[in-house]
Amino acid sequence: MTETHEACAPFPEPAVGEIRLEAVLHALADPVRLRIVSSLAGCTDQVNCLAFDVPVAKSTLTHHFRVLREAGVIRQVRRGTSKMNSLRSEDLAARFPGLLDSVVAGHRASSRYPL
Amino acid sequence: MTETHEACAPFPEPAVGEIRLEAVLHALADPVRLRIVSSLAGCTDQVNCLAFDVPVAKSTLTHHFRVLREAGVIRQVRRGTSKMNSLRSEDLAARFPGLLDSVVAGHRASSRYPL
DNA sequence: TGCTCAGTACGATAACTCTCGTACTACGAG
DNA sequence: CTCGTAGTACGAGAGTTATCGTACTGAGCA
Repeated sequence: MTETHEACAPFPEPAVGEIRLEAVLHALADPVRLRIVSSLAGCTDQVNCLAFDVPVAKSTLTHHFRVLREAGVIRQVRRGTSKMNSLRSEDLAARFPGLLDSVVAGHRASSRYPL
Repeated sequence: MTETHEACAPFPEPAVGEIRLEAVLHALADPVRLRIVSSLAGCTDQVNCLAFDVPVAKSTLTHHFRVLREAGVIRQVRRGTSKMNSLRSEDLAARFPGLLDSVVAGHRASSRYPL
């Protein structure tokens, strides 16, 4: 199953025009979610939910992913038993140009990862 | 630094290097504060606290201004019986380039003021 | 001295959020 | 069919936040 075939299940998310600035800012104003977003911004591939090394329980992770999805920051798609996550970079850039980039850059800079 | 001699009364605020991204995002993720910041971004002059037409009580306003100041988003200076507020645009731009601009632009766009 | 205006301090309350553990569903592998 | 893996649902507890009203301080003015 190496083919694309991804959009098999749509998940509740706001349309591009429905993305609210406050919701996005609130979604990003949490250390766990900021880390997730920063990780997602790194790779162009989709990543499943448990692949992030954040020190929280599974159910907490579910909560954070829902917040991100409902704010319009990420998109979630079923793939087998997993749920693949990807940033809605283009949608965000269309609605709030430069916002995501500056946040991700700021996070990387202030968490001074060697990478 | 030739200059402005404004600091007649210093108010507790983080140094440029101490401004935390999450605190800034959290400060901006509130409708009242977003409106204040957007208003401040419009004028280059300093504005006193009660000059904003936000539908909240005086004490609530004090709370919001403290959140903004402690996050490093605004600076407050005494002037007579008033307290003048100004955006720390340069400090924010130095630490998180583009962030404030995109947030303000996004807020203006989405609050579709007939302006 | 006394009055007024700008803002603070202090509860108090209601709402929201982050976190967890446990129980549950859904899918795929064997 | 059975089992393991990925994720959800559902409380529940602890902490934070937004909001208010009332009482207070402090600067300027008459």
